[in-house]
Amino acid sequence: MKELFEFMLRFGNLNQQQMDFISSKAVKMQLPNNAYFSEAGKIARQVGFVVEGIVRVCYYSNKGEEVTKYFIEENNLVVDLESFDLEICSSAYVQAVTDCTLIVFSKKDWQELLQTIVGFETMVNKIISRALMQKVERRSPLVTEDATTRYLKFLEIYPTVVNRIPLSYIASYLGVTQSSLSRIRKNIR
Amino acid sequence: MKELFEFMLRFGNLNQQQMDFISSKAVKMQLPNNAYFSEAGKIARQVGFVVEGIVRVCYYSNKGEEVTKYFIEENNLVVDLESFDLEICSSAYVQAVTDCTLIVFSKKDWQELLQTIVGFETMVNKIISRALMQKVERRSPLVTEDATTRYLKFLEIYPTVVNRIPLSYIASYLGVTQSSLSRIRKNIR
DNA sequence: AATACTTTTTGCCAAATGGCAAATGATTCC
DNA sequence: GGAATCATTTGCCATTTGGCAAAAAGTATT
Repeated sequence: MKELFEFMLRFGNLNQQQMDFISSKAVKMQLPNNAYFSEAGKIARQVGFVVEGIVRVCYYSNKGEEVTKYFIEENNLVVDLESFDLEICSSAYVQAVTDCTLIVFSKKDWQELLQTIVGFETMVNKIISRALMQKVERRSPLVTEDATTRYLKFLEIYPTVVNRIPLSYIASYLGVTQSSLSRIRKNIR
Repeated sequence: MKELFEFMLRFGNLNQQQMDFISSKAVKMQLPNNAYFSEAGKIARQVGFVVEGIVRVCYYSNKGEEVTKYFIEENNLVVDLESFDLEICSSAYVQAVTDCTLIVFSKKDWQELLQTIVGFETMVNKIISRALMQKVERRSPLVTEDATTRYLKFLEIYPTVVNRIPLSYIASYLGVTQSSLSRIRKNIR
C-alpha cells in the first residue's frame, strides 16, 4: 500500500484516518502475464493500481491485427474509464504483459470512497486528467514520424519497458510490423 | 451565450443566477483565420469556447515540419490545459483555421467561477475528461493504419471539417505529405 | 541433453509513401 | 480582365515499409 499512498499524495492530501479507510477497501491481486484485467465486450468494474509489472491496453482492428494503444507501468492507476464511468461495454482489452501485482477496488467501494472522503473526487480527477494528458502527449508525435523515430520516441517515453516485454507488443504499439521493428533495432546500434 | 450554456448543461446543472454570473465574466472575441489563440513559448491565460469556426492545435517538429495535433470544432472548449493549469510555457500553438467567434474567460475570472459556483469544478472536470478521452480515442487508431484508412477515419471523426480548411492542415494532422493526400483523395472517388 | 515451443532476425520482392519540381487550378487584388 | 499569389494535383524516381516464409536464437520442458 505504501506505493499507492505515495502516488495519491502527489495529487492532494489524506489524513491517517482516510488512508486507513482506503486501505480497508483495497484488495491486493496477482495478475499473471497475459491475463486480462478487463475485456472488450464487458463492463469494467474495477479500478486498479499497478504496484509491480506492466499492463497494456489493446484492441483488434477489423483486419484482426492487434493494436496496442498504450502501456501502463508501475505506480499508475489502471481503469477503463469510459466503460467504468458510463457502464458501457468496453472496446478494449486491458492485459498484463508481465506478471503483475495490483491493488484493486470494486466499483462499489470506489464510489464509497468518492462519497466519503472530502477532496477524493478532486484528487482522482487530477490523477485522471494527468494520465489522459500524458496519453495524448505520447500518442500525437507517433502519427507523423517515420518508424525509426517512433521507436526512438518509444524508448524515451517508456525507458523501463523495452527489455521486459516481447518485441511484438512494441511493434503493435508503434504501428510497425515485427520484422520492420527488428530491422530498425539493428540499424540503430 | 446560448450555445455555451447548452454545452455546459450537458455536464451538470446551473441556475439562472449562476448563468448570469458566468455571462458577466464572458467576453466575446473574433479570431480571424490564421490568428493564434495561444502560442508556444508563452503561458496560456485564457479559456475559450468555440461558438463558430475551427481551431487547431499544432507544433513544429525538429525538422521544421508543422504537425497538427487535433482540430477543435464549434461548441467545444479550447484551452492549452497544461500551460493554463501549471502556468508553464506551452509547446504548442492554438490557431484559428477559419474565421472564428469565441467566448473567452481570463484565468482570474475562470478561477473565480471555479471558487464561487458550487459544482462548477466538477462540471469542468467532466468536460475536460471527456475532451481528453476523445483525443486519445481519435489519435490512437491513426498510428497503426495506412494513409488511406487514416484519411477515411478523419472524415468520420471530423465530418464537418473537410471542406472548410486547406488540404495541408489535414495532411499535417494525418502525418502524410500534401501530395500523398491529394493522390489518396483521387483514388477514393 | 534433446525436444518442442516461442521469439527474433533475415531474405526477397511488392506496395506505399516521400521528396522535389513543374503544371494546373482558384482566389485575390489592382 | 490580367497579374500575382496561394492551393492542389501530377510526374518521376528514391526510400521506406509490408507480406510472407524460412532460418536462427532463445526458453522452457521432460
